[in-house]
Amino acid sequence: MFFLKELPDEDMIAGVTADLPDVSPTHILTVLTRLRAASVLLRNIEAYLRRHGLSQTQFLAMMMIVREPDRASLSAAEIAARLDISKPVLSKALGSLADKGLIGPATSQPADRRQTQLSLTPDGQRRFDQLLPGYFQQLHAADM
Amino acid sequence: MFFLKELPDEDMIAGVTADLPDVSPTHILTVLTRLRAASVLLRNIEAYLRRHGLSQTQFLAMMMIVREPDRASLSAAEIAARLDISKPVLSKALGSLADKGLIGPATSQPADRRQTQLSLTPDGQRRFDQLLPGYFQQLHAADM
DNA sequence: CCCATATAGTTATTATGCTAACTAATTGGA
DNA sequence: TCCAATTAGTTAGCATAATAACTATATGGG
Repeated sequence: MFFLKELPDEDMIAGVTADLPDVSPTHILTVLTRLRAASVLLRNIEAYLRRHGLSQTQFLAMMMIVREPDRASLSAAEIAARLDISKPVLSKALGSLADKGLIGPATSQPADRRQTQLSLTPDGQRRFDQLLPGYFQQLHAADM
Repeated sequence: MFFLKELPDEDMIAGVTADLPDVSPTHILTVLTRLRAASVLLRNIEAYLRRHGLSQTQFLAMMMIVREPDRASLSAAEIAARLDISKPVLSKALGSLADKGLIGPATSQPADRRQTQLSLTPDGQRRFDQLLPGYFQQLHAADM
């Protein structure tokens, strides 16, 4: 997250980057502005999901299962490949979702006993469906 | 941070937001694209600073002191007002910087004994000056 | 003057991220 | 066939974020 409240002005950037000829202060300021807007949006999304008892990672993990076109379940490794987070973080997030009863093992399991196919429970699907419109509203209302 | 590797396509967004008439799929996709680019950039910046032994918050706290036009020191409360982080997080970040010898109490202290004016040590100023060009390079090279 | 209130900063607790190292199961090449 | 290497997932330990609650100091209205 990018916490800087007041961005530097172009003159300040120009002063600092005077010996970096290929760095354009105007471009830097654009990037900083978007970085700040993205961080504020992410905080809003996290707060929205938190109010409903989920972290963003938990929500996105559910989304990956829901989004899969021709299947109703995914393994942890498949979810990890679609998200960009480390294995232990995903492991904890999935454990949390299972504790809440929002995901569970799918009815049909693969032969490979290292992995478990995971699907949303009816409760999980309901919760996800409830949260999705608000999630898109947050994205829609973002100042970017 | 926003971890989704593959963004949904517009049709998928349109399907989900069909009953949200004011939400434009094109706009949502733009926001998601920028959110993802911002997250990748933030990870790169954090990795860059981490390689040099600082967190982003520690680096930005130093920047706030350096950036102050007419003074060489700030109190923790003044730094907190310029960054957008909670007091305990700032407290720990400043403690870390002091442990590393990069900041220290300023020579002149205010009468109010609750607060301490903090300034960069010569070592801290040198470290900051070394890191700043690379920091702007990261911003410059960002895909946004 | 003095106590209620506000402000500066720290400590305690919780959640989430990371890397490294671990166990268990599978696979593949000599 | 069998053991080395790979893959799935978890555990351990650390850093950083948050909120709530704490101590210490300062301020201001009666």
